[in-house]
Amino acid sequence: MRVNKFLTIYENLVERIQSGNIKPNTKLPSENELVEQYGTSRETVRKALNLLSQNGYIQKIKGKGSFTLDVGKYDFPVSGLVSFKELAEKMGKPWKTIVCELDLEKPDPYIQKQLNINGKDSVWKIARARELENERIILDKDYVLQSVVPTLSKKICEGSLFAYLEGELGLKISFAKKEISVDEPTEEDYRYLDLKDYKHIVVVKNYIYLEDASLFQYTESRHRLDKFRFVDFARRGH
Amino acid sequence: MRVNKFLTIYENLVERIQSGNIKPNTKLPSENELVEQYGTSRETVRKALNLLSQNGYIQKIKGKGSFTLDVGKYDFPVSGLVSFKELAEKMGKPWKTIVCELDLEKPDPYIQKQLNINGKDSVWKIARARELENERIILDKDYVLQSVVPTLSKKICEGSLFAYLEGELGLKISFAKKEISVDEPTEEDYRYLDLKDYKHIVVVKNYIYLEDASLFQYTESRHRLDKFRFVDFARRGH
DNA sequence: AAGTGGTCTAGACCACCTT
DNA sequence: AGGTGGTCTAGACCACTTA
Repeated sequence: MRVNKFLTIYENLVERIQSGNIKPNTKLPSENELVEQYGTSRETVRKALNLLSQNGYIQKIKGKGSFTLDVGKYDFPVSGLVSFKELAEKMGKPWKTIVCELDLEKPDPYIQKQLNINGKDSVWKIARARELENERIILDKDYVLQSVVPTLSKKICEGSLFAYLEGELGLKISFAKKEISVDEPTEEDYRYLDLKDYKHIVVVKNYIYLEDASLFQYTESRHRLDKFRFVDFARRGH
Repeated sequence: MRVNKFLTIYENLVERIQSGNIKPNTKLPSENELVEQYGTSRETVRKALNLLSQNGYIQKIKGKGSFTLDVGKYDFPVSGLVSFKELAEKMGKPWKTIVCELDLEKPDPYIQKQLNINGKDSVWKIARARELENERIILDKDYVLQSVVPTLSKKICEGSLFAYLEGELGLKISFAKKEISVDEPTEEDYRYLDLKDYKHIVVVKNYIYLEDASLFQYTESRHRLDKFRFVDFARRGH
């Protein structure tokens, strides 16, 4: 075994749930049974089950067992950190990315503040319009520290920036803070998007951190009102 | 000790971080040191630290230690499940709740679908306008299964519905699914809110589940555009 | 009473970082 | 080499549910 036991158990169970092999609202094998099935210890099984619980796959009930939840309704999971490319593919819709801007620049004061840097650091600015069903409905503006990402190309930006950062550069993205609000469109929004007559735009600000807790990217996703949707799963308490 | 060890350790550390006793971006004691300080085992300490990590208080780095994050920017944590009352109090602003409607009724087809019931079940409908700084900016419409909550009063709705459900009735709320979108205002919105000239409204749909994974409440929070804000903290991967 | 999940322990080995 | 967090184990006791 090279990989994590609890992760492989988790992935195996996710697979079985998503494929319908284990049906919604049915009882999973008990922890002790899973211990035997996977030939491991109970704490390891419990680690896998807690992951399933956190991610909304199952509900654990003391004295009764673990039950699968109806996970079918997650048709647009913006929850967590998901790139546009992953998302569009999951929805199976035709999509296109248009790279509007790609520049290395000294950031303006607002971006300096968002990234918590001073004017000396260079920043990549990427502006990309996202086209779904022949309408440009999302404008993604990324600001990436050049000290972390030395080189970038139009080709990379047309694909998945995330895949490049994690795959090619080996960066490990650890967590993100997200803020959703509504604002008035800027000139840029009108220029790059098919905004129709909408007088407002949904703004999602993303602050993205690496494994060492350093902030390295600020992204502003600007969504046309009627096409915006955000889904979240939250457990209460602790 | 009556209570959970790992929870008391967690709460103790949260307290120390939020009070500034432990400053942002500093190193916590190592796990082994915490084992000694709290007189417990390492797995228990790790359970507390993992909770801190999940909730955005610390970042754990292999080989180096656990470091506090700058948690100061969480001034409006709608993330997770938080009631309006808890929120308003946290912000320290004057707020008021106006109960617009309180009825026991047979739900219309849309609500039946949301709650996954048929027309025979009775449902409490509660409509409440939330007033902040003399403007009614949020309309909360709650639909609660009468089979779970037999009685309700105007007085209860003026306070915190959550506090009543969890405190008085002893219901245990386990998790919720949330969906954010933008829609056009209804007549109801115009009647109960100070909508100004805004032609759209932010809609947050909440599906709230009990410990046994049964859906018992559907809530629609309708926010005036300019006052809407949603903050989320998300860890990547697993 | 038997089965279930929740908590806790003491110890082990590993991978990573620092010195 | 020593310290750190990450994983895993085998066993224990508890609280809750069901029969």
